[in-house]
Amino acid sequence: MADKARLLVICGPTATGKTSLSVALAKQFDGEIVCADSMQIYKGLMIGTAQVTQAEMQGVPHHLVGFLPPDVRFSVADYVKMAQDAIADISARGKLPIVTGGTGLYIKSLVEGIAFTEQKTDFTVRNALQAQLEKDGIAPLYAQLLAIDPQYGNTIHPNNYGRVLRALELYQQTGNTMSQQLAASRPAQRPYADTIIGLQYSTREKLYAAINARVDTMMLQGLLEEAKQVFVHRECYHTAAQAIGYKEFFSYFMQTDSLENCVEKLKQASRNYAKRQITWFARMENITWLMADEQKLVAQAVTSMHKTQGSVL
RNA sequence: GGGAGAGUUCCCGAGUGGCCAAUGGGGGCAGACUGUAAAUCUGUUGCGUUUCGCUUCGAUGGUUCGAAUCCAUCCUCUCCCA
Repeated sequence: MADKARLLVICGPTATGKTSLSVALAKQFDGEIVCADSMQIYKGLMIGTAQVTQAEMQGVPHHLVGFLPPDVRFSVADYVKMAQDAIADISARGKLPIVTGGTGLYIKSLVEGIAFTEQKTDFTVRNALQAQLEKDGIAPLYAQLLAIDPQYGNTIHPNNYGRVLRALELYQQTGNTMSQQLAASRPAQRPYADTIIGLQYSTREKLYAAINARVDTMMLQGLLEEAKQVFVHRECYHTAAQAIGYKEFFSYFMQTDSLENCVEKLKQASRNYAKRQITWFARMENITWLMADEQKLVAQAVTSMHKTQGSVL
């Protein structure tokens, strides 16, 4: 326990001010920030993913932000590995690592120290399964999953073909079932002495209003131009093409919908996304929730930091 | 002024005598989540004392054993001709 590295995590739904709080706390505790956002890691998606700007950084070092070419595929496993390295580096230099972001899967996997398998995705296996899905539908594939791993198969819905395929893919590639992988990947204890702060608004209405306002701001900052670039390259962007803030404009660029409608779709998609984030974080344990719309937010965060980390600071 | 059509649950929209509290989609709310995760998927959505009862399909009245569905009148809206 004594040799566990300190770690501060700031999570919560989009548009709650995670970025500015993280910078304030980094200055307070001599920290450096590690991004935990599946889209902000990409280059060229500055406005739409609300990446930190140089000005917002205020001299605080940031890691894993805008470093990846958008045509590169990325995964949780890649993320956890890179984040662990960044955290180790920051800790070694005596600084406090502050993980900030809204991607629940990434944060959970990092904080709980999930051990992913060594194997990289084998696209011959994945493509074969994909072809089978398109040919025969999901039913035979789901039946196959139930046969090899009924325990896991029963926990997922047959319609969720993404997960059905991945479970089969894992089995074909490694010989292990998803149930076995789930059990094997969970370490005995958490790898870090972590403090997790979650940001939320006091009401859902305020959250949604903040999201809508932020989309309007993004438009003024030139989101449309950025989206145009993504649109042009959409064929070679994989993970990045899924980001909210770009695909919503595709119909505008193809002249099948008005700009106004696309902006509304974007706001809508962002609100729906925020709800999914809330669901995710609500399930994570050990989160100290702070209200984004309250005063003295930084002071509250500092207090909860001292409470959990105590004399270490 | 004349003609045609439309008003359905939060929104769009199906339903054209009983199987209708009313298909479907959106939104809302809730949930799942281990290599696509800003992705993918699920449940729920009139009210209640919930194997049943009550109130709903622009309004009022009528026909009928029975109406969102048929008839009359009225209100509102859209389109066409003037």
